[in-house]
Amino acid sequence: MTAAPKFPPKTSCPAEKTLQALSGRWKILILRELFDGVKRFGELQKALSGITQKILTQQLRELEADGIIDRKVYPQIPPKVEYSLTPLGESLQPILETMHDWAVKYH
Amino acid sequence: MTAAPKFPPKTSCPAEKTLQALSGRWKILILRELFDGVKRFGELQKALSGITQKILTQQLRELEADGIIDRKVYPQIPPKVEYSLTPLGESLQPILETMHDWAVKYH
DNA sequence: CGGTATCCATCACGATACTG
DNA sequence: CAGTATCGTGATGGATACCG
Repeated sequence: MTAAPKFPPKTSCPAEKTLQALSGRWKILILRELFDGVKRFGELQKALSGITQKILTQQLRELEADGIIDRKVYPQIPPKVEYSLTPLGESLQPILETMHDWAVKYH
Repeated sequence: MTAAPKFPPKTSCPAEKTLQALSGRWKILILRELFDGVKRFGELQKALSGITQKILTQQLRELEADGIIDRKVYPQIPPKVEYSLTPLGESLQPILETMHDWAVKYH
């Protein structure tokens, strides 16, 4: 489990919650893929060249736990799993755009 | 050396630059203090109850390297150092507000 | 196909002590 | 006052192998 809180200073700051939700080596890239539409696990792995199954699973699970993405399993052989943004996840788009613009503006 | 870049996937995404600039256990809290106005090192340390000198220095140096804050040294005894936001740093305020609102909206 | 289970490397963060 | 120098630790990411 290692269920230790990840970002627990004494001062609780809401903005940090958002930062934490996006913090992860691949999360923004994953979200960028999903802004494009529903994607299967394999599609994501192919798009995110270099990511391993373990890490992709891990990052997806965290996004799911934060209510940002949705995981739909089709119980069939071979398995099929689709990932999509929740409304909450879609509401991140303007934030990511702003962050994008900020980074671009001065580089 | 181990001078490996910290966040360098194959896919370069500007939004990640912004995320990286804000990533750090105390950075958002430091920025919140500085939105309030110019602060001395000791004032920041007092406000950020629990932070050590080493970590505060470290986080401040990173923010400075990213062009977000300004460090002004008064060459006197005892030393006096003031930290303030650069224009770039101030331009982060709307982003942090948006992140704040996002976190608050659904919690 | 879409995962787990292990094992391992790295780095951010921190406790503590010392200094110009 | 505002740092630097050491040493240590746990969370995070990754390489690899196996599974329903």
